[in-house]
Amino acid sequence: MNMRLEPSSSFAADARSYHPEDATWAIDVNELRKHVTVLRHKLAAGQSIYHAGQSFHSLFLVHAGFVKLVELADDGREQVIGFRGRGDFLGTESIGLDAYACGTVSLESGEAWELPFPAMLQACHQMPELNARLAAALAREIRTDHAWMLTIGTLNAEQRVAAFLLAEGKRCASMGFSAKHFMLRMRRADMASFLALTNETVCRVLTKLHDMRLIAVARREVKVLDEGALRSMTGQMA
Amino acid sequence: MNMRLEPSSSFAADARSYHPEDATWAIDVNELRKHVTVLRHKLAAGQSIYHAGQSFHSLFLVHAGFVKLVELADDGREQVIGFRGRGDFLGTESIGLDAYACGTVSLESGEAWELPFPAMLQACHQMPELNARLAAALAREIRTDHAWMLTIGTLNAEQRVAAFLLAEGKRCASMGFSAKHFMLRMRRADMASFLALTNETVCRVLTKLHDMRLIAVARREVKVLDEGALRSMTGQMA
DNA sequence: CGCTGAGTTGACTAGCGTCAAATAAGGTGG
DNA sequence: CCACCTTATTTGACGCTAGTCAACTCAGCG
Repeated sequence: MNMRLEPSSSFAADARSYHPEDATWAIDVNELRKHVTVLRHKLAAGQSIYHAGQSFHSLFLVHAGFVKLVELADDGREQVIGFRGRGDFLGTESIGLDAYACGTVSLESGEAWELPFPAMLQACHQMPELNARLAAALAREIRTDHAWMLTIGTLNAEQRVAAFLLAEGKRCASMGFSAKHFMLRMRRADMASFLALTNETVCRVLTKLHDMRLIAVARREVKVLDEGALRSMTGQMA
Repeated sequence: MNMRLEPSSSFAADARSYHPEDATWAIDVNELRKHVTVLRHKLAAGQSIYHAGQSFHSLFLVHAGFVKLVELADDGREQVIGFRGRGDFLGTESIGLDAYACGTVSLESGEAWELPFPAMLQACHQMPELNARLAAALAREIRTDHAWMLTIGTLNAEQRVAAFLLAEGKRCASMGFSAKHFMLRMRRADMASFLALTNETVCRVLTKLHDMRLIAVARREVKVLDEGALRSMTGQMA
């Protein structure tokens, strides 16, 4: 199948470079660079950053773009287990293994920074902070997984989709964009898999929320018209 | 219904002490003791080790007993997100927070060892191994969560219950007991919540698997009669 | 301009949830 | 030790949500 991505050439400073005070980033990359060689990789839509089964050497930090994580079973069943955007780690689930445990698919063009893991561990000894930051990043992943388990285990289709739209809005807001007007970057089928629903059900629910005037949706463009109503559907506090 | 099994008497878990070579344990506690003060806590059935919202200071290591983790929402919805037994960590999901993010309920009498987290971080600098071990333990948690998301997102009620029984059997086996004859330590309702089903559905499925002669179940006692059939139901390889 | 994959919608239905009731087990106080 | 109460488990009847199957539209693209 397809291969590792090519390292990108330019290492020039980027207008949107990392700032330590940026809360969305798990770790201080500039600091980390003093100890770890960071490789940059361009991502094309549809490309995978790593495959399940491929040997594990590195974590990745999404610098731009959007990626889905896919868990797959021996018998071919597959399940979208999450989405990752700018500032998120990839590969954390595979720490301690010889091979990556899940697959990744880039949903748009982007860029990922490769952080060789043995070097990361070394750096943990030099940077007292990094150690705690890494653990905290893993813990945060566990918590978001748990939150979605709660959502899927206790809410119906309509409520799940509402929760998902709010979460996507929040993600946009955390990157400085509007929480109420954004583009979905995944297919309906990916949303559906993630929410343990079907493609058709997600479609129907979106149409219903549209008809109820809670959102305006066309293809992948979403406007949140009544955030309060969406929130109250999902049991979230204002 | 037709005859169920009679509850058998001897199922007491003998408390064996920790051995570093025991793969089920995430970390080497004896080694850790040189750097961290480990407090022992007895657990009674129904007791909580920590509550959601309580301030976070420590991880816990389950030394004996069985614990359920419960995620709860503002509006009262709750979801069992996992079970932990001998050798498993508790509290890992709350690393990086000021307060524990979920609740814990002991399902039988047991013992938990408290590991103050700031001291753990300190110890990471003394023990090169611990650092990697801790990260690996968190990563393992992420992977098992993902595996259950796959199960819940792609399998029906019957298949989920089958997968759960196999997983419980495996847990027993990893502690040196039989994988084919064990006691469930949680209520039907807890299983149901974890599997995103209802109490009633779990009951009916267990009865059906019993009638199909794949298992023999009476109350909380389970005998696996046809492990191959259970596995093939869930798409797992032999 | 046809091909492909994504998205939408309808018709049908089955699997699972809901409600209700009965039984069994376990725990407590007298 | 027993009576009583609470909680867990089981089973049935019924209904609805969401899955399945299928058809169609639309957008992008070579």
